[in-house]
Amino acid sequence: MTDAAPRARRSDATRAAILRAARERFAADGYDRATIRAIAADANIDPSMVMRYYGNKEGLFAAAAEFDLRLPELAGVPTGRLGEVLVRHFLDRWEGDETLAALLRAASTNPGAAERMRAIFADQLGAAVARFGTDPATTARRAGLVASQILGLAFTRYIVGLPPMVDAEPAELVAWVAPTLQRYLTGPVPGTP
Amino acid sequence: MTDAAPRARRSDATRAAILRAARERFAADGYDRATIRAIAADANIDPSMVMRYYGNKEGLFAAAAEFDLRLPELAGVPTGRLGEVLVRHFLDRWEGDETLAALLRAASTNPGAAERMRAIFADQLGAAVARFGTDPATTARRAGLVASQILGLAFTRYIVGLPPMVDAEPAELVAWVAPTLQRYLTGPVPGTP
DNA sequence: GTCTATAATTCGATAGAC
DNA sequence: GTCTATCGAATTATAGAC
Repeated sequence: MTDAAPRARRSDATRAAILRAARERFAADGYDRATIRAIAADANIDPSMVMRYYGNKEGLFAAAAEFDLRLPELAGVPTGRLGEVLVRHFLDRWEGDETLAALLRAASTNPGAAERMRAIFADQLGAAVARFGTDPATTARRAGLVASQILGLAFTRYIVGLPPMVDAEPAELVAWVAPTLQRYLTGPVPGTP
Repeated sequence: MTDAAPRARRSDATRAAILRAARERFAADGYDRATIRAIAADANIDPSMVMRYYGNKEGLFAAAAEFDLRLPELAGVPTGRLGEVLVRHFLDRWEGDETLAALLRAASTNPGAAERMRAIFADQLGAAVARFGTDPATTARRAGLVASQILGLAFTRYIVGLPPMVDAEPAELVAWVAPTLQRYLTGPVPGTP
């Protein structure tokens, strides 16, 4: 995608406002309940503009759900602190960008969102785990297990709102969960003596 | 609930068929996309019957999402095998009853479903954890952490369909995840020497 | 108890004026 | 580029005949 003329168009501000409103609505209501009309109202523009810029609702979601986990370079992290670094990073990322919540909510009912979620966690997390040098044969499995605990943490804390998970201080969660990720990443494969 | 005349009504079969179809649809499509019309069609009855029996869509979901985790009595389990017993039980429960998947999908977008999920995991799992004798001050937190890993496992395996989690044999998942639950249940509180 | 008919909304998407 | 007007489809829910 080489934009020949990356000169800022006047419509860029509108596009950005739409995406911001879309992320908010998708995060709060999920894919089905988030309506183009409501998103347009939030962005103070006409609903037809959304269609013009993004084609249809799926196109809008695809644009709004673009996401980079911004995983730190795990190769530079002391091996014993991988779990701690990862939990802390994910907690920050969840609370700082609602795109992840939008993806999580939408993935429950929308196949496209689920596919996006698979891609993000398989590609980005998988690559990060691979890069610090585990046995290639177990990399995918380890990354999947890490994803299961991370997404479960997010689901119970931000989506379902399970009281003990909502009330917990981030530091407490890090302390409890870090050893789990640490073992999934660097622990022995169960059944292998 | 003392039914004075628990004599079987002729409509009971219809009610049961509706609930069965509702659980299937809610599990497959989530709350919003699962329509009363489709549920009625699956159950081979008229959509208006659903309304007659359950009032409205929320009432139908509330009836269909009634759920018992059927947790085993943890007090009778060897302390060291608590994690293993729990993961195995939950995996069986997920695959044997789609009500849990319906709840998980619906909880992402429907507040009533999220409340139901909170109740199930706080009450049933919380009670089970309390009954085998942890420090009452940490019981809720331990139960919440267990829920986070269990729900994350279910979310990645049954909802998002993350390949490494879908491909894994149940026994492998048990072996990997059991130590996590074991530590959440019986491990020391982090930061407490 | 069961079904027909339909009310009342709401949504995604399109056509076209300006 | 932006907005008005509207179409066509789908949904929950109700009223009432049989």
